[in-house]
Amino acid sequence: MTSARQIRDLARREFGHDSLLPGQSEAIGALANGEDVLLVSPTGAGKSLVYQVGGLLRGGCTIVVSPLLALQQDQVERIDAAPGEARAARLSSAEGEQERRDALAGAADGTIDFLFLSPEQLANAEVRARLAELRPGLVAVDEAHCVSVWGHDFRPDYFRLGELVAELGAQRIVAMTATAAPPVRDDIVERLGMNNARTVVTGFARPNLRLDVVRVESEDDQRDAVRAAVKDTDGAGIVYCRTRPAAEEYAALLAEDGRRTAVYHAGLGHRRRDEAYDAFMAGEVDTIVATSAFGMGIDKPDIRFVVHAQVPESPDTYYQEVGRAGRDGEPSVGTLVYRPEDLALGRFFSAGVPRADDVRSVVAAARAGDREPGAAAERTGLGKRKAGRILNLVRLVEEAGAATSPKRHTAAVIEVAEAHQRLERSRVDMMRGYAETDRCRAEFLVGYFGEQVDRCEVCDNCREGVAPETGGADAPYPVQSRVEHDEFGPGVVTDVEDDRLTVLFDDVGYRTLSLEVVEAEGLLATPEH
DNA sequence: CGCGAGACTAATAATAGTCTCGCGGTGCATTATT
Repeated sequence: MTSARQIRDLARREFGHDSLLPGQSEAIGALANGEDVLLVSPTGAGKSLVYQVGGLLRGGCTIVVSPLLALQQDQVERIDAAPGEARAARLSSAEGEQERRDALAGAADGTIDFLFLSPEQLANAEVRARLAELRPGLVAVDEAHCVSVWGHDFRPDYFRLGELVAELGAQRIVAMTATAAPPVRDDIVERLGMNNARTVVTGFARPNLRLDVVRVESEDDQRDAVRAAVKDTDGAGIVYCRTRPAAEEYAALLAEDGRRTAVYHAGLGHRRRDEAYDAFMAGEVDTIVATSAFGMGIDKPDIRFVVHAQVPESPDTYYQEVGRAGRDGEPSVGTLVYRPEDLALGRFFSAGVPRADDVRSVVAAARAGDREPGAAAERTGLGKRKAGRILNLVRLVEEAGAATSPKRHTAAVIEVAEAHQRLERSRVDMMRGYAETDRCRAEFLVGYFGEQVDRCEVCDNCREGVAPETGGADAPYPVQSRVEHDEFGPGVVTDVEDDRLTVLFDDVGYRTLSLEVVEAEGLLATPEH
């Protein structure tokens, strides 16, 4: 057993941390004692320390999988700058031939303790073989929600990260993320093949964050509402837009209003993006107008406001983006400017179900041995990306043992794609629920993640006195109570309104049910009944 | 799904209405040119 004291000493000596938060010591202790860990903890709460101390305790080189080259670089620099002896290196396409050789040699001879790379590097069989020889004591997956969110139609190597990691023969896995609702947590654990993972969740409540929703009908009102929301605030902030042109437009508009603004989206090229990021971090720019490209790894503590000019596609994304405000604990505002039509974009972005003909041909290709996107694309005449996505589903179905015949295989792939689309669309519905609820916004949002907080008393609904009291023990289905549905199985109530309630079902995700129908047909049972 | 651009339509002059089409987010790695 590793004692709490050993952990504390190592954290201080190697990384200069004088104290540990409860979640940190629990997670590190679990890793040291041979458990896999899923850590759900806000940015800035020291997730890195968990894999750092945990990795040193487990010994050997720790492999850290991280989605962005910039994040990897950042972590390498921090480890190298820490007071201890630990050293880190990055293995990516940005390193030259010699640097790559040095990094792998260093990892092998013990001079490199932490090696950072992307899932795409891990998809390279040669890299994988070299890493497996290291017998890594720990594999850490940072920003682990990507495992669940990406991979279906974007960065497909995220989809098979579990099998890639398995080939490394690592003794333990730690997955870390700031934001993961229960279905996402389950997905991460399953996709990464984690064993009896201990889940450590800390701090979903953000009491210093005031949540507001401004509902608008026309585009003109929408523009005015965004300008007003920004005008009312001091300090640094982010304005999130769903499209690049919208980001450009709002940046120009807010600049006219006298804000020092910068635009940030993936169409800009790395140089301009870096300039915008640096200016924002240095305080030369106080309002950054961005698409979802801006955010992961942003660790600016004094962001005072996050305005969403357009509603995002899920509460998962919304919580992540709005949560970038007020990391320093000072009062901050999150304003969602809500025009229902904008939800359509969320539905569009949710991955479509592939055509049966295409699935059939990819299934045939896979069964004939073409199991890589390039080969399958060539045989079927489909695009590499489309073929890759279907191949992922083909594998998934095989793992589930449903690939008994080509016909059954094809049908199962389509079923899986449809189920995934249903889940994504249920998230869009939940985002609508957040925007339209009368309940305390914080209560709703935190409830979505399966946690519970008291009414915030500062959001628009609480201020206006429309937020109903949370259903007490006398309510038929109080928030957070466990229920059992005839068709959907067991779940937890996450939201109750006058005429409907929302339940997070263990198997089928979020469902909003009509109270009237539920009562009339006796669909829901509570354990006491 | 919803929006805007541009083509088409109905009509015989210029323009208002209708229709179709394309577009919309995240980044790794790799490769061909400056």
